Amino acid sequence: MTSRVLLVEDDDEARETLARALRRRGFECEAVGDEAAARAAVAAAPFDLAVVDVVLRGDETAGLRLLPELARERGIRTVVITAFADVAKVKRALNDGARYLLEKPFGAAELADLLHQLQAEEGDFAPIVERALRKAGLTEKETAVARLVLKGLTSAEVARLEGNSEKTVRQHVSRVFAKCGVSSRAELFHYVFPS
Amino acid sequence: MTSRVLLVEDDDEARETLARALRRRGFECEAVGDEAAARAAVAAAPFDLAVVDVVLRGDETAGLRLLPELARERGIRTVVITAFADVAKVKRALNDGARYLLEKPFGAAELADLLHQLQAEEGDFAPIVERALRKAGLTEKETAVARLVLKGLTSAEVARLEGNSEKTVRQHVSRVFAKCGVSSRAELFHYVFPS
DNA sequence: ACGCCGATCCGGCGTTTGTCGGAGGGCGCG
DNA sequence: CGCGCCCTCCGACAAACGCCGGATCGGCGT
Repeated sequence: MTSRVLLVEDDDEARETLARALRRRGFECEAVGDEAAARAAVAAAPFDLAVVDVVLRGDETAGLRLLPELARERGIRTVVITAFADVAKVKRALNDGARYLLEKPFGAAELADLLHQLQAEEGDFAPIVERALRKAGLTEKETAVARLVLKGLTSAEVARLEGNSEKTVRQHVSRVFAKCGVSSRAELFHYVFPS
Repeated sequence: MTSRVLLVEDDDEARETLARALRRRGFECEAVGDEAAARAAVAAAPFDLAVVDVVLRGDETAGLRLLPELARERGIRTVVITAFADVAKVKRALNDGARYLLEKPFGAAELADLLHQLQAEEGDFAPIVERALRKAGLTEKETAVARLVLKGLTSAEVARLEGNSEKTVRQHVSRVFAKCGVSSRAELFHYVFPS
């Protein structure tokens, strides 16, 4: 339930203050002060969210260099924090996968709220389902049935909701499988959500 | 297979040129010139990607106003394009869900490559699976089994890969179900990928 | 040492799933 | 009209699933 947050901030006092504030608000927060420690942390354990200061130990772009690894490779939703936001930095943050930019000074409460928001986000996979089903070239009925199957319903439950016979639903599901090139519910899910 | 792209650009010539270029490169591209038309387009049909000019018909932030609707509500990965990038605009684009900022002038090929990249992205749900399994508090063996089940494998296939009996695997799967509060493979998928 | 827990295995039972063949009705198009 | 497509339903069957009781084994704690 509690999300794991990686905090990368070189100022010792600010780092510990923020880390404590986040922990008090229900996050499991690991705090590091430099690029190398951040890499070690993500390699050792999984994280849901990250907060990264752009400038680390005088290096003007150390935080930005972490973005590809955190955001792209590991799919960690990342907030970038900085005192001096110029176009080049913000643009790079955006283009390298950051999800939010927070300018210092900011309150711990502000950051916590933002993280809660990012946490809730990505909790809706409906658009991905719709896209996958559309690309399979299904008929209307097949799409409706597939939608419900992908919600975890059994053929009998779908039949009740759609006002059909269970056998009919099984037929539709079977044809959905054929069009998606799969042969079981599990494979259909994996077709929609590859990994 | 072909992704649907919404192009929002007020300059008629640039819009049609880009639209043609994208279509030639395999995208299904719908091009509109103002905010209202963009809203109508996304309401009428689903899109995978969007390209939005920040400035529309003299309105300095019309494109940015579309971001919450496109990116957040509908989960459309959106590229923002602009001739004059200032900190405020780029920051707002980032904070409202844009995935990339492209500064004019740019080539059609550049945009197409970028869209292809965004298209490929979000094709890996492994991090989401790991997060969901971790939060369920599973044992090592249960996690390993769950991972394979979520890849679409049957109990027998998992048993072969893990060197266990099929019955044993079914036991593990059963306990995974209990810990996740579900009672079927389909429900387990829907537990990991809510919608 | 004893108990507890996790991992491993077995047999079995009822249910669900996925597929096959067959059969009808509606609807649009050449 | 006939043809194709979509939706609908049925019976049947093998496979997979989910769960039950019961069993062994090793580690770990007090």
